[in-house]
Amino acid sequence: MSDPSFSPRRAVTAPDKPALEGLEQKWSAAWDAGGVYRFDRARDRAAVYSIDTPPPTVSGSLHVGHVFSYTHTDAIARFQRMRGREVFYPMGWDDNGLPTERRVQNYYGVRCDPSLPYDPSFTPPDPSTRAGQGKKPPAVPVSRPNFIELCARLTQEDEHVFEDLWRRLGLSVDWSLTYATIGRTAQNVSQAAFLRMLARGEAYQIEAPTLWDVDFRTAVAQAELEDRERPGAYHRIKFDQAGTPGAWLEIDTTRPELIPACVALVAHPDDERYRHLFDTDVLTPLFGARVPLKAHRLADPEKGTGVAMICTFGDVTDVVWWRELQLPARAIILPNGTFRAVAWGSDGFETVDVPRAQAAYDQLAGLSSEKARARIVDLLRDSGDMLGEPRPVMHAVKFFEKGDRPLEILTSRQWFVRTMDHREALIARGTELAWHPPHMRARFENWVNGLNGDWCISRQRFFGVAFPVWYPVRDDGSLDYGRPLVPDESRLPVDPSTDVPDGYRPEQRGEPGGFAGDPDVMDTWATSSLSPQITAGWLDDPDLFARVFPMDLRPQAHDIIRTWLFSTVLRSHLEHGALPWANAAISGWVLDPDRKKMSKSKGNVVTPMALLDEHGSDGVRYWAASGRPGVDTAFDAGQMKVGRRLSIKLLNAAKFALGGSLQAGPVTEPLDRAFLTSLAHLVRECTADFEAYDYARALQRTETAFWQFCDDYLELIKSRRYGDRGEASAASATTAMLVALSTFLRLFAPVLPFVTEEVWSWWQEGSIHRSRWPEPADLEEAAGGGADVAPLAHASEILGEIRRWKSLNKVSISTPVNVTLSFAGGVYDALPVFELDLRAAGRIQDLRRVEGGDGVIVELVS
RNA sequence: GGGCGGUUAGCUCAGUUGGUAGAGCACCGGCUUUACACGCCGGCUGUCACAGGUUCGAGCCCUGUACCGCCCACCA
Repeated sequence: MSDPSFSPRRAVTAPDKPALEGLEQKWSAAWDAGGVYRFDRARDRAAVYSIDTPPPTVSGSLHVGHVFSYTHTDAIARFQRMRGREVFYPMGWDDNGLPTERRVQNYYGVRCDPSLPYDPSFTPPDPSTRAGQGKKPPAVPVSRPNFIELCARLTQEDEHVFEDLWRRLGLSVDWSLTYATIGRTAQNVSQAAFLRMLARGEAYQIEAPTLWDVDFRTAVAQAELEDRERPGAYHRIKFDQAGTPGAWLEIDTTRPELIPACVALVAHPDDERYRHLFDTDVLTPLFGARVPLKAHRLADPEKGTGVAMICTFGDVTDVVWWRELQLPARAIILPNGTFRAVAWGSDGFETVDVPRAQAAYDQLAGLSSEKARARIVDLLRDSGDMLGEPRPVMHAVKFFEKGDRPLEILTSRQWFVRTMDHREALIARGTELAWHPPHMRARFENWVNGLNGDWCISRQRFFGVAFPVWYPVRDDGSLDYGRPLVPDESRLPVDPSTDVPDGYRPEQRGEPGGFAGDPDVMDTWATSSLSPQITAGWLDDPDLFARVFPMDLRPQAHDIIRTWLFSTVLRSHLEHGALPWANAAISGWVLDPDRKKMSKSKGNVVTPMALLDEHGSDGVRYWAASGRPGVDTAFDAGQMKVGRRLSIKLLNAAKFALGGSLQAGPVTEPLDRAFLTSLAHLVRECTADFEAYDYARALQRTETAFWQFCDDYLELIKSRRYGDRGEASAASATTAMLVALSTFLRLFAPVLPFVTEEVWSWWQEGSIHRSRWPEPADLEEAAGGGADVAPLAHASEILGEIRRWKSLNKVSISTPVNVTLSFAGGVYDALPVFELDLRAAGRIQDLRRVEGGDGVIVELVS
């Protein structure tokens, strides 16, 4: 026989009362000790299957959705490993960026104050004494290096918790291949890739209007935006026409507080109401600033009065108008979201009544947008410049996805990566990539086509990868941004706030003729977009890189196609001129019973560890693997119970198959041959399913077939197997049963790693997870050549009729009966093949047949 | 407003060249059957969202509509 695992490789050790309890601990320890999932880097690229594992955010908590999607990836990994591929399956931790900063602030009760010096003896407040005190004490200010130390400390603790869960769930990752997005390798790769983009002109720095979060005080990218419905109000405002007393224009605005930042009004070029006034001036209310009425196609005559106010900057359309109409800027909002102090009349803008403007503005200075709005409404009401009362409206407002207040648009100096130039090429990359399921590609294309600017990658934060750049300080103390000083790649990673550029001395920091470090850090996606390069040893391990890159699989959820998937494709395209992986497997979300996404805020999150305790890892994995690729799936504890029962069934069926005499012999009985032939078909189909990334379909097929194996086939051969019809026919049954057990175990192994390993260990050497995936040819060979599978179906059908009769007549299944068959020819032709097995399984005393008709007549033995 | 997905049994979902509607769960009834009562056998359950069209034949193909979900855009 070609497949050695068809027969016992060791003394059989099935326990009397097999159980699932404790299998997770037992086998995860054994796998670790045996290095079952250790990557063998001696294998060449064609033999390797490499996975670009998503690094979960360690500052959050793992939830059911993680368990769901990581199980899918693990099932694929295990399948590929059994197919003979050497699986490169690392695990990463996303500990970089804002979520970690926020968690550290809350956990330790600190806030980062970059102006403070490092305190080597600093110890953070004990979190346990902070909990449950009711009122929170004020946050303790700490230096940036101290703050980063705390980030590193807390994320390490979090990572251990995560790793424990993953091991318990049975992920077959190689735990020697972990990475962290703030780790040294990630910093090295991020900085080197940045310097190379800079050298190629793909990264550039510019002072320009940027989306800005006033709480985090940082720039954010388009990909990090989300809309939220917020109450607002339209305010109808009068703008007097300069030089035409008593004439005015009216505008509607939801942001009247930006009137002091108004630099023009705008209407559509074809709007007959305003055509004659284009390029004449109006005066802003309260402030009397002289601003022009301009024409622009983006002004919508249908909206409001048809005239809009252009401010610095109310929304992204303001930016377009400002740029295309070449208007001046009049920035009034500070990075912290408050109105800055402005000396009217001294800023180059013409104002008719400076003292009045100053008096009005002084009431706004220092306020937030929200408070300034309330205040200016009072002023406008008093001055008569607001017509009627504000009209409330619900409208979508742009927020940073992690932020609490609406975004502002501020002018600041930021680093960008060119994306707009590469849109067509990226769309083409998208078509090269094999998407599972295929329709997810549309989301990628949608996003690329909707991009409206280059990718802003700099953040004014602390816990992230620094830009490896310094700037010369001019004699007047200003920075020469046009001539950045960059380190040699061999120096990376560098921290420009402590390291010194080549050719300078530390004491020249900040001095005229000296240098200053770039204070910003990279956006977290600027690092995680390099996850394939980070794990594959791009810079420091070319041998490994050649064996695993480009990778085979990127698994991820659909909500981060616009961020992680997009940016990874972009970086690989720019750096390697190739896709970073061949396949993208996109998982869906886990929905709660109300069909909403599971989320913490809704209080419907079940902790994963509790689920694993209750249902067993295999039970939970079964539920996860029954969710089809890319399909949002309802959380269903019932499915986990089903998975648990299936696992128990496997234990018991194996105990039966391995119990009693294991006197093997050639498979000669036609029913046995038919069953093994049907198994060959099953294996063929499951293999194709897994190769198409459809673990769910493979599982479903295997489960159905396994159930038929237990309930029909085993029942049919039971008596023969006990030796009732002699040794040779018993040996045929025994062999077929062992072949089937070996096959089912391996088909289930990717989804149910613990119970299959347990059963495997009863009679096989080595781990099932390093065993060979079953081959249809081996099964056909074991069957003595492909056999007709029809007799199996006939026998099951007739047995079912007998069971139905016994059930309806409420007699025991072991009650002896007489049976009369009336079938067409085909069944009778096959009857000799299974008659004896059928008689035994149905407890048939007298079996008659009549011609014609279609059915089974059952009678009690009189 | 644009795009994508969905709508099948009380619930969760299969249904892949168009050929008599399926599974599990739940519910009800029965059965100690030398693997398993953490089991087994059986029963009940459907205008396949709606309206047209193509076809001998449509859950499946085409057109349109409704509703649900997601992504994006708009945000005066």
